[in-house]
Amino acid sequence: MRPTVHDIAETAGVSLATVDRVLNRRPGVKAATRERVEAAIRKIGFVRDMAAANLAKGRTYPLVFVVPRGDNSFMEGLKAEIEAAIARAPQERTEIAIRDVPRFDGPLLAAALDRLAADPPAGVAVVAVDHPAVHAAIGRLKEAGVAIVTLVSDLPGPARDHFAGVDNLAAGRTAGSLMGRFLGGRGGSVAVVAGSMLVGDHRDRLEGFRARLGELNPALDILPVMEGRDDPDQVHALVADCLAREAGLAGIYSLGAGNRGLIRALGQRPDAAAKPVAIAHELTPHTRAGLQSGLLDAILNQDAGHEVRSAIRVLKAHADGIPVIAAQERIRIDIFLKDNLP
Amino acid sequence: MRPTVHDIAETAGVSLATVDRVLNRRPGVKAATRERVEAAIRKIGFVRDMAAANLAKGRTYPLVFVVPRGDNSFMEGLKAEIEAAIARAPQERTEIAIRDVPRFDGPLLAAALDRLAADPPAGVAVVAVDHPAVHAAIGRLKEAGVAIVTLVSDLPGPARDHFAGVDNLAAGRTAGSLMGRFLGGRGGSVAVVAGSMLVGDHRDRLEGFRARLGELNPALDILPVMEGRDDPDQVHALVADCLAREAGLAGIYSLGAGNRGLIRALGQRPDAAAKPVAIAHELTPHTRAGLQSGLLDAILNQDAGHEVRSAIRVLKAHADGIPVIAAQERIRIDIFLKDNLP
DNA sequence: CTGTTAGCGCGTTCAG
DNA sequence: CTGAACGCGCTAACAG
Repeated sequence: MRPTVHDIAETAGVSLATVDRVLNRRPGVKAATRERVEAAIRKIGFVRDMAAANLAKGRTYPLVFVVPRGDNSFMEGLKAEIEAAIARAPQERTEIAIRDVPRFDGPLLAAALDRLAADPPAGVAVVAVDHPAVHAAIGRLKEAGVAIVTLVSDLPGPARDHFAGVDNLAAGRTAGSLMGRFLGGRGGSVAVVAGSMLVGDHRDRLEGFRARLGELNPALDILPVMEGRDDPDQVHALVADCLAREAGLAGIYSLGAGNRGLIRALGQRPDAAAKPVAIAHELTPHTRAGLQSGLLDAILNQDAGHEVRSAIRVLKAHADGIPVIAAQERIRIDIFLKDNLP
Repeated sequence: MRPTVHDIAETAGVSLATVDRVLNRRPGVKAATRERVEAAIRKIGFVRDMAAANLAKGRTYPLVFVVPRGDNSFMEGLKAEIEAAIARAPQERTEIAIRDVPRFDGPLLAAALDRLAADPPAGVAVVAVDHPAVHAAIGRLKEAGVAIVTLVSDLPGPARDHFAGVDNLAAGRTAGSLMGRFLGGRGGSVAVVAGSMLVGDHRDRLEGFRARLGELNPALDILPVMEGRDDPDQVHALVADCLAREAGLAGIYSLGAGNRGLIRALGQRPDAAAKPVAIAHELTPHTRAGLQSGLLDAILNQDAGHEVRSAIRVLKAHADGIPVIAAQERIRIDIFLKDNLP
């Protein structure tokens, strides 16, 4: 049988209450007594049964997910995963709430975070926007003892406890490698469509892509980046125009959302034009169809379900001050071809 | 507050013991009473607190992992992940044991499984070998009420409850796609190294690879498969020989283990020979180094840690008769390039 | 067939 | 500063 608090009490020669005070770092124990108890804990190799502790405490973990109000398929998928987690909440002792905020708006996001401080939850997962106000608001929440995880979009710094998302610089490099390899020695130009250069993930992906593709195939002409605002119609217009203009377009990399527009434009390209190698991000119903039809050649993906489940595990663990399985919380850069679609 | 067994008892007008009998499908309850209790459960929306139940039962889940005695890096990694799970066992209420069996030997594996029946654990995870005796042994374990998960290597059929591993046909197709795309229009021959055509995973990978590469690039000459027995030295000899013999070798696909030998042979190839596009399976210290040095072009991987954790979750859930999060238990076919290595 | 009662391992009163 | 006693939600004897 595993050692219990009773065993600690016995070997340390104290009562259960004292053991409990030591375990929960509460005041009211003489230093000498505390030391005796800690020695006993180490000696018998006690590990606390969190399930029993939570039962006794009647504890639940109030968690809040702060996500951008947005229409793109990836964010919809993310929200669906949060809803799924809400459905599981009773068994996982969590109480999860979603807060919508306008997208790409630092001050409003910061205000939303500050509003949480009125009734601070155990943890907050937030799709971050890189803005000083957000930084500050996260710092304040942390001060209030709230565990913080950035989700999908990071905001590096000591304020947040963890980032549940992918390394976007590496993702861009991966896209660059695939583009370079798929093009073989072919020359020509390569177009890049981003959402907005104001968000860190997009900047990182672009940087990684340019660097790697330049290394691999210096002869290629990487065109100036087009900003489609993650909007299918804008992306469609930009890509259609580009296809018409650039006769020798060899490849196109879409590092943001709005890929519905990209796929539509690729499908409607003039018959004369050879299909460029096309690489996009995030597996959605649209990009999946594009991959299957051959209009897209590869999709880089981050698993939204994994990100949400990971954020919850990390927030709970952090609230309890216990470690996580690092490998389990690493979010992969998934590469999907037609052949390994889930 | 969530409804509890007391609430059920009250609304159904019965005692706790009766509620418990109904919840655990134990005999000794009149059909009418049972129906009343079930109605009450539905009415108040009761969901049982597994943590509390397990605490009361003092339940632990005895699990056994049956894995091939083997020296290759992948299996070593798998065992390391099982050891890690053993270290976590106390907090997860599991008691995990490892059983080593000779590799590629159906009858001995079956015998090992039969030995488990003497003291049947709650669940068994087994790296399966496709053999009638194994099928039968798994069936017997299942009869004894043991939950069964096949690990890494499947053995399809109704006997096992779940497969924690990748779709190897799709993995082979993915390798074929990458090979075809990386080769561009280039012609020449492509070599394939397998471990043994006796194991299902290797057969599936080969079949998928051949089919997909044939579709994509019918001009390529896919050479007869070489069997390296997953042994680095044998693989080295085979590949070195092939490199010397085949002047126009454009690509090489290693679908089994022993990749240390492959990498060594590639590194020692005659200066005249262009490096063939090389794709291998499983991320190990050796294949990682090969990818980083550029001798390998891509690695397909199955995450052993994920497989082990997933197997444990599924076995526990199955032992309790509760559902799992399907998406969480799908093992991905990871594609690693130099750029997205973890 | 059904009910009563005493715990599982831990946290929390409330007295000493 | 320390200890005894009770309860969290559920299960498991043991009675009836």
